[in-house]
Amino acid sequence: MLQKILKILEENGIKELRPPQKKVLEKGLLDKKKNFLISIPTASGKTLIGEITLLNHILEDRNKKGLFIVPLKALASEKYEEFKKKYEKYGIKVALSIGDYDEEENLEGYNIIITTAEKLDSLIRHKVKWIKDVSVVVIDEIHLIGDVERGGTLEVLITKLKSKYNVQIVGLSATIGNPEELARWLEAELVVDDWRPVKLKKGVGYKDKILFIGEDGEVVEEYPLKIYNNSRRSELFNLVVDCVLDGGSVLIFCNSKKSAVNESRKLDLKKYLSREELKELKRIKEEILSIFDKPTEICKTLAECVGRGVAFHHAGLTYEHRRIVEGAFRRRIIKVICCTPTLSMGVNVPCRRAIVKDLKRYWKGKTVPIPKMEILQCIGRAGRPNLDPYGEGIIYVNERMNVKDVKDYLVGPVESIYSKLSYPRILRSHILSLIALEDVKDRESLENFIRSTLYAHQYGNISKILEDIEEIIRFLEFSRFISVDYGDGRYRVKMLTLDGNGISIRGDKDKEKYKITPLGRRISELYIDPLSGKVIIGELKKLNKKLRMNEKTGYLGNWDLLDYSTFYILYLISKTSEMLPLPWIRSCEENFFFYEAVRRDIDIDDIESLKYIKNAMILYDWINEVPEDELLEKYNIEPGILRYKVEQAKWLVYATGELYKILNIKNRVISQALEGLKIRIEYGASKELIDLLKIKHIGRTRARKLYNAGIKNIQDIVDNYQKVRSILGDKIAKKILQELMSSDVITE
DNA sequence: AACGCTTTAGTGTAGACAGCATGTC
DNA sequence: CTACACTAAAGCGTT
Repeated sequence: MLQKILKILEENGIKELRPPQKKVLEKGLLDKKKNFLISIPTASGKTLIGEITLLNHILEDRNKKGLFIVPLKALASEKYEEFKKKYEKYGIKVALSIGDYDEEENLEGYNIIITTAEKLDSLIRHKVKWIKDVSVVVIDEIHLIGDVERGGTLEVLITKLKSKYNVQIVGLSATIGNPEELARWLEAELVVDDWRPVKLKKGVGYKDKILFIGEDGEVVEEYPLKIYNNSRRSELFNLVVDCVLDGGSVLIFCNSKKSAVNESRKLDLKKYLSREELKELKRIKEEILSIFDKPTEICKTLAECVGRGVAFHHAGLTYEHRRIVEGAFRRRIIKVICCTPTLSMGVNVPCRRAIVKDLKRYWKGKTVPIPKMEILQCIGRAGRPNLDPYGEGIIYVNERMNVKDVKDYLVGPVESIYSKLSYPRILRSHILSLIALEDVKDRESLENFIRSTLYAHQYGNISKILEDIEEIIRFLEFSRFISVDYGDGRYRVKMLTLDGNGISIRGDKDKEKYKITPLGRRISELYIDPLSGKVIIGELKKLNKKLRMNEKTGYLGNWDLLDYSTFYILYLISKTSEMLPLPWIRSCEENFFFYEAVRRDIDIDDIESLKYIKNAMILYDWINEVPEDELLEKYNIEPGILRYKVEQAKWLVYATGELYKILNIKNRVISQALEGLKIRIEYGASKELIDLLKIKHIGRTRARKLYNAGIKNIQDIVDNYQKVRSILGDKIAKKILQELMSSDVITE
């Protein structure tokens, strides 16, 4: 088998395995019963180890499947393209299954499926049949199990894989402090190695010099920096120019979007660039400006910087922006990117010199030290294979910091990772899912499951988390997402009678049994936080009540009820945890949003409630065709954030619609509002275009063109076909007509 | 009055997974 | 939101 695999690799240009890869094979990677935890640096060939593992299973039995789990959708797409190119010619079928894209409705016939932890979890929740054919799961960046927001999902997923399915698990990890502990939990062979394809020099940067530091923390080289004149006096200017003049490229990691933009504005490399380079930069500049019809502020700023050979990169940029920047940087046209950690985790963007500018970051009301693991990930980006003799990872220090403290970031042990299973939002969702899948039926199976998690493995004592779970169970029960049998053989969807003090009377806790309700099942499948489910349901009922009340008293006055409901639904999805983080309210905006809330009869308790209103208004303007640049300026948000909000809203409106179907609310206005919203959010267009938007080949722009010409629906198109032709052109008009004929919409 | 330095008050804070069913400019 | 960095404006002294 090994020979067969090596031959395939060779045909794909891999002549020799790298030391860590050999090491893993020697330790028995091809033994399908053996789990592995492999902790080696980025870019040292981790992916290939995963590929070898997958090939090992699939080449032997084409009916088997291997999963490759990655943390980002962008990475999934990247790997998908790569694997497809490499392995499809051998008849191995590669599929991509991520949130917004599915290769096929049915993944039955595929061998390698590239997915995210959340998507796989969702697939399991939907009880896909092919799971039984999976014989190997490779988990990239498995150390993310220690991530507060997403680690819990990964942990539950791995626990399920370990206990319920008979698969080989291969975890690929960055350097962590406690690999042994993680390996023990995984029941995996541990392989740790620090081999890198390009040598990495670590150092501390001052104003005028770099101190390179050896593995023992001693200064091994003092590298003086030439002082280049720079009118804007960026502290990092010398550090940057020094590298660029030597044919290198630089990544500067910042702790905020603002500081990334600022740094990139301060740097001007124009006078160090050739005529050809400047010409190419100008072309890219134009490309950036043409993403929107009217460039937004951030586009202009980015374009301006790019003209000087520098770019910034953060979540405020749209994916198009980011791709342009990444591409130009890889092609060595853009010399410097000032970025937030987006780039440290994301796609492959190596550089010569990686500079870390900040060691602290704002988080939940405090400035906290950035974990060493993350700093090392940033620094690890240095060293482009075949381009750089070595990479340089540099922490920049200013007057307030002292070199000694900084050294600890570069040498010595890294933080250990710890289970974040107890993070309530994630836990809530998974407890519900476990009950839905009948993995947890009663107290005993619940405790058994928890005992097999990393949490239990690390903390031993699970009584603390069981207390949290107890609270979650009561919440799920109270929300009627599960029904409980207290030991008398009867499942109840309601808590037992309360005594005078409001404490429920029930039987022996240990005899409790749990069952999912239809509502709970749907929430689990929709993959929303049960708490969000409760909020959505509660608010839908409230809206229904308002509308009913209005029928009697007319207290909503002149409001168009459909429009009122539409806004209310946007408001209600703004209250869910999936919509976090909410936009910031500036003090000058407070009155505006408060007025808006009062006007719409929505209760305001605190500043948090105003954020819901702001979030809802952003979405409301979006669906009412407010031009993007105007909208962004009005609410002081960035294009990337708007896109993200719209994406979230799309999903949540769908979920709201699904929950509405299950609930026993029958309200024509609400149904209509929900139906309309699905389309309006997707296309960002107002309701009069909906009829047109439902037609294939007609989007926001074409619909608006037609509408303004008086063509408002399907019938109009048929009746005025010549006019449609003149507006949209012959080809498109023909397509549309064909579509209408075939889809049987017209009865003529 | 123009300039430059220091103090102070105000402001804003990283990223990105999940449903479902097909084709925007 | 238990901190912090950054910035614009204000304060103050000098030429």
